[in-house]
Amino acid sequence: MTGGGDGGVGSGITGVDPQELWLRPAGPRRGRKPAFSREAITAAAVALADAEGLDAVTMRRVASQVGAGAMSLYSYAPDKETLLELMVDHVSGEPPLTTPLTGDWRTDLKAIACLQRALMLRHPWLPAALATRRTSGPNTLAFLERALAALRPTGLDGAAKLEVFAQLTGFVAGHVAHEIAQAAAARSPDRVAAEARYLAAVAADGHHPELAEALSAPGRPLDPKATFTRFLNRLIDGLDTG
Amino acid sequence: MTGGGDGGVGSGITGVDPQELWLRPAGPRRGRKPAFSREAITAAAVALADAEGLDAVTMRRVASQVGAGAMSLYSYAPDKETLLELMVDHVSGEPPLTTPLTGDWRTDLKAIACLQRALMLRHPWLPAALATRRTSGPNTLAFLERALAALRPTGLDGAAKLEVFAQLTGFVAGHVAHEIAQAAAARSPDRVAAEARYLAAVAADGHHPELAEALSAPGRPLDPKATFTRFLNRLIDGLDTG
DNA sequence: TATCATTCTCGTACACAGTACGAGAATAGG
DNA sequence: CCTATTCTCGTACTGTGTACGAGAATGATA
Repeated sequence: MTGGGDGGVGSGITGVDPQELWLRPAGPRRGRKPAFSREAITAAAVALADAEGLDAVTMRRVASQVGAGAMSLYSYAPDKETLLELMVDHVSGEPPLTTPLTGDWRTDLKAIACLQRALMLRHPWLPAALATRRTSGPNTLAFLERALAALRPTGLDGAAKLEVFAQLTGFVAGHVAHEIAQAAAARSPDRVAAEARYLAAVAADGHHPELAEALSAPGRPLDPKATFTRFLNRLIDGLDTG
Repeated sequence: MTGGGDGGVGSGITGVDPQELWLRPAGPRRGRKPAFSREAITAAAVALADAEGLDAVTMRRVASQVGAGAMSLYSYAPDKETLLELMVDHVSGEPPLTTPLTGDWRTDLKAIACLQRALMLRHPWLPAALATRRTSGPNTLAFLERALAALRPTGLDGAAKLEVFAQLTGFVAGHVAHEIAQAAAARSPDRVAAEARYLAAVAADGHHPELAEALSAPGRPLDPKATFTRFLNRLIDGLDTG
């Protein structure tokens, strides 16, 4: 096979198993040396998404950000989907998982949820990225491991613990997505005013009495953090060991 | 203005307010008659998404499905984003909202959640579509109106009721997305086996004892419907009027 | 009826996406 | 040195959303 690059910095591009991506700590040491690194590429993609949103993450832009040609990225990830998975796992490594667990699973679970929320607020594209994708990189798995450890005192069986964690993550993602949307809306008052005007018009037709009343209520600020913890407490306190 | 079509079957394309879309029951009655209808186009897009997923919904494919040229769609919706909103609102009109409320807000809320779940199972693209979008079409608002009515006995104020509904919808979307992903995974056993093999390998390294144990547990089927109602009950019963 | 503004239809075209292909450069083992 | 291997990246193809604008159909007006 002369010319033609289907290799991939030991990325396991050709693997039958998609998970093979996460294995292979270092590929063989022959041939030309890699000019970049999966780490750097992923970091650049994350920075781009942080700054301009997920849609800004295109192969060409990531490549130019890192000083590479667009096609060079394919030596480090088989396709864009994989790059997104790398991004998710990358940021999942940010939160420090060093604090010891308290042993009270509700407390520990809440702490984990707060870590997740902070992470998603720092990377607003995360909820959207998680909605579609299922990632099993090392950092993601470390997070999962931590959650399972926190749930140990519940005595739930494996599948149930996994369910609870998935549910919790989904909840946090949903809430933060909502938070972000509201924050973004607050930065464009025109939209808000237009929406309010429209809803008022709908409510005025008499067919939506409840909506009319809900909108006429005094609009207090409604602190997102407080709302989050309130719902979180309700959700977690509502869980039982049965 | 001769030639050039920035009109739109009374769709309010030029509107400053995005919501203007939902107003305008019928546009002016001058000029050439529309050959299609927003309804038909939306229905075609929904059918396409149902059959082949959200990614299959491209302007060209929707157009050809309905027998139109691609660009004709822009007379009925200003852009693809709007078409997606139309799709969401379209399917939101499916569930019958005629059953009277019981007066017990927990029961009523659970019924609403079940309606939502059924809807999302019938249209598997809905969770993903809802994750990004905020829609305020008539059917969506009817749904919201119903939820607010159900929440009336709680005595919560408007903003709080809206929060609860958003949270509930997010929960259902998250759960159904998970359900769908699992069902899809079950249809491709290769992936599952590969993932299982990979996770087993990770668990075997000794750094993930909890994961190892969770995976070694006996794998029972875990009925999705039952899991859904279980979590739903916990979430709703956990809510209080305070 | 003839005119005309209006409204819709849709072929063409453009910018940009992901990425297949493959030639050339760099490296390590023989 | 040679040669197999690995990475780099220009070119090019397909497919996307959609701007543009010419042409067809329609209702109002004279």
